[in-house]
Amino acid sequence: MAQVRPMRADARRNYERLLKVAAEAFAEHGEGASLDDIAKRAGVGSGTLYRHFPTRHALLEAAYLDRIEAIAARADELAAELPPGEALGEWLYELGAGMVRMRGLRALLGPAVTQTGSTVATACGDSVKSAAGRLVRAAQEEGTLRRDVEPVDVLRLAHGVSTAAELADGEGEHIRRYLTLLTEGLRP
Amino acid sequence: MAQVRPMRADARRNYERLLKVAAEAFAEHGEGASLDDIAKRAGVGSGTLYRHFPTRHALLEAAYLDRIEAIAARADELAAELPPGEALGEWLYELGAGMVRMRGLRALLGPAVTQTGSTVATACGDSVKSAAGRLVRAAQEEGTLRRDVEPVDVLRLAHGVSTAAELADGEGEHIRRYLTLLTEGLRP
DNA sequence: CACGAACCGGAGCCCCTCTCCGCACCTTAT
DNA sequence: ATAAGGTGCGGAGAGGGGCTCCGGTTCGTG
Repeated sequence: MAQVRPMRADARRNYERLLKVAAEAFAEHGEGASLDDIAKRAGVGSGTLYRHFPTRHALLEAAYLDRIEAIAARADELAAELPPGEALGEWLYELGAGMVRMRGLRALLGPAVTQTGSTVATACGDSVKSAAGRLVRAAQEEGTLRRDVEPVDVLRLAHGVSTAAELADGEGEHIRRYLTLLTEGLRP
Repeated sequence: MAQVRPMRADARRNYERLLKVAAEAFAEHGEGASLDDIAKRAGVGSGTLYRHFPTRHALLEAAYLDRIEAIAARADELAAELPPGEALGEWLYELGAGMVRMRGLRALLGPAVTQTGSTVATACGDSVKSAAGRLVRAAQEEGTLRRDVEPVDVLRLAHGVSTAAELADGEGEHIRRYLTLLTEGLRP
């Protein structure tokens, strides 16, 4: 994976700047942010952008890779601090809030994480999936989560809740509320 | 609202064809379907399309108006046939399945139905909102729905569930399952 | 310092959106 | 039926974004 030969200094510089600018642009304008505009804001030509990142998706993935790994790592932190059920709930909240705050993140994680037989199963999708898997299994052992749900179902529903919360425009408030409704059910 | 003078025959013909073709295109390609392509498939110039429907949103709304009214009417049918709780559940299922089948419908209903202080509160959004309101109130009277949810919350969550189900690519199966999880809650 | 390779960047092509206006067709009155 | 008028048609074209290609520049190395 790592280049056999280290990147040239100017190439590396441009690569880093593109990632930084892209993360901002995708957070602000969502998946559809203008790529030429990202290149311009990073001070490079569009050719440079497309050489480093052949597709829009490649750029999106690279721009959010660190945050996705942080999310996956956060799962283990929470698992160590809280009982399994609460750890899962809190993790889903942080995941959902992140997807509302960084709009491109939801566009990226949606397909990457929730499609089962995906031909383009991305590495970042896998790490989130396995993190979710650990929390889900633990909560099921503990008896605070139904046994008939798979990790992928939980991730899809988190995605849906984050979509619902964004419709309400609200920041964290609605996410928390809708996650509670999902957890407890709509019945009294 | 109705034209004081009836539309010219050719205008009316083009208008109808555009609606028909647009509904197909939006169902297939989602909100972002190519407008020039719709015009071409309807056998008219793009100027004609933009005169009848100044914005993409206007066309989307007009294309699905009849279906939205059918959905609203269906609420009363179900309310007459089933106990309130079941009527709400079945209605949400049909609504969600419709949004998966006709992808443009979700893009239209999302903002129209779920934004509270919307400045562009559309007429079709209102009819769905009031239909949901009747079902929700009835179910709360009956005691099968939490009293701390508003109709708009239920609609947003239905939207989210439909998004979640589409990620699973499945047709009706996943919608039904995820609605059940939402109703009963994730706890055992 | 000089050479070759790696990398840059923007000109250019294609597709989509949306506007504008000369022309064709429909309606209505005679 | 026919002519007058005005309504509606349609496609050319401007504007903008996505993506490619290749001449020129910059970097690393002997």
